Amino acid sequence: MERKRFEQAPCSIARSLDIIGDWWSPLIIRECLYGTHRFDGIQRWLGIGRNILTRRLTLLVEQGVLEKRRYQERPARYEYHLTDKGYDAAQMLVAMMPFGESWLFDDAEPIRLFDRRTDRRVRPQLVDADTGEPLDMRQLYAGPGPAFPAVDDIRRERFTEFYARRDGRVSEDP
Amino acid sequence: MERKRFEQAPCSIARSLDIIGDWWSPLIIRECLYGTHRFDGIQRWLGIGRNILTRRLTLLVEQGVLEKRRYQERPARYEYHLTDKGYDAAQMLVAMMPFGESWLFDDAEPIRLFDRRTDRRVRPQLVDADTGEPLDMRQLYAGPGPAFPAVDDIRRERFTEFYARRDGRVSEDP
DNA sequence: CGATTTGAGTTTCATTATGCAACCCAATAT
DNA sequence: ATATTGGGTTGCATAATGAAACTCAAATCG
Repeated sequence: MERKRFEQAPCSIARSLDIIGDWWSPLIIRECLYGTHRFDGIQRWLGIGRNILTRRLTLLVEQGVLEKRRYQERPARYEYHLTDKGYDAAQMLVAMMPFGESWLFDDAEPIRLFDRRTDRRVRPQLVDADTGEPLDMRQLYAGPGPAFPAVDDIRRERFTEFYARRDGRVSEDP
Repeated sequence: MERKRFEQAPCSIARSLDIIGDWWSPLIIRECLYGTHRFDGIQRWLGIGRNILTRRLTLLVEQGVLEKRRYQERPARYEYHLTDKGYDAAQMLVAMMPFGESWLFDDAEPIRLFDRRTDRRVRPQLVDADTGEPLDMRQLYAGPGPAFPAVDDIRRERFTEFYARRDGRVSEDP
């Protein structure tokens, strides 16, 4: 069956997964971020099947993450470049780097990021924008925001449940 | 064919995608983060097929992201909880929220995060750990780190190419 | 001048994975 | 006695994936 899409979900994570919720799209975005812009280059670096790459590129262009530029006429040749949206999407990828370095490599990073103009090392970190403190996931809870489905919506039930514990009981697990 | 895995890739992003590189795993992690810990709860909130959920839960437990706890004997009942690794993985999801809010909703967020003890709003943001400045993706470039395949490795070719422009020419695109 | 290479894809085909619905089983609640 | 809850399995049709081969136009090599 067709992959399930989340463009209607009241959740930024779910909707983002419509764009980067597979294993190739993020890597294609990575390639564009790192400087590979052409079909063959991306294909070789990633080892992705050419048919799959075609599909993904088309999708990413449709979603406004990549822009297809003709860099040569006769024969027509193209490059794929990140759009503004694409650069923002790339932030989600960069946010994966600390996790990978902590848990998926033995104590050393495979890639380092640098600043183009200062050449200083850049270390991505997720913080609270207001306090600047690193986020502690155990300390968070979620609540509905302005765009959460209205109370008188069909999803009222889910909405109210939202405040309760979600497994359908009033639990007090840590 | 079987989905391609990246556990050997010299890239934190690629390896992370072995864990969250599909549309369901991140959402399952989200549910555990938000407080749903049981099979049925997760299944209903996500609308995921029960067979798929079984597979994903098994995988996430194998990967050490979730821990399966028996919370009742006779009949045996289980809960899935985030491990330390799981909480770190959740950071990657939270990093998707700013993107979703900026690009996938019309000017209002569906979900807000709060701090458990202060109840103050928390806004995730990706910054440079050293300077505290928000990351500008256009300003970044990547280079090999300590765990990048050695120069005398088979992948030497790729390594040296790394410094050059990646489309196989010396380009000077913006 | 013919042959190969480059860039950007299509096409074909065998395997998997996904989504959906139905089914199972133990114990408890009605 | 029947229904519900919790946690799964099983079976099936359809889609997506990976691998490899094939196009096609222009440029380049020998």
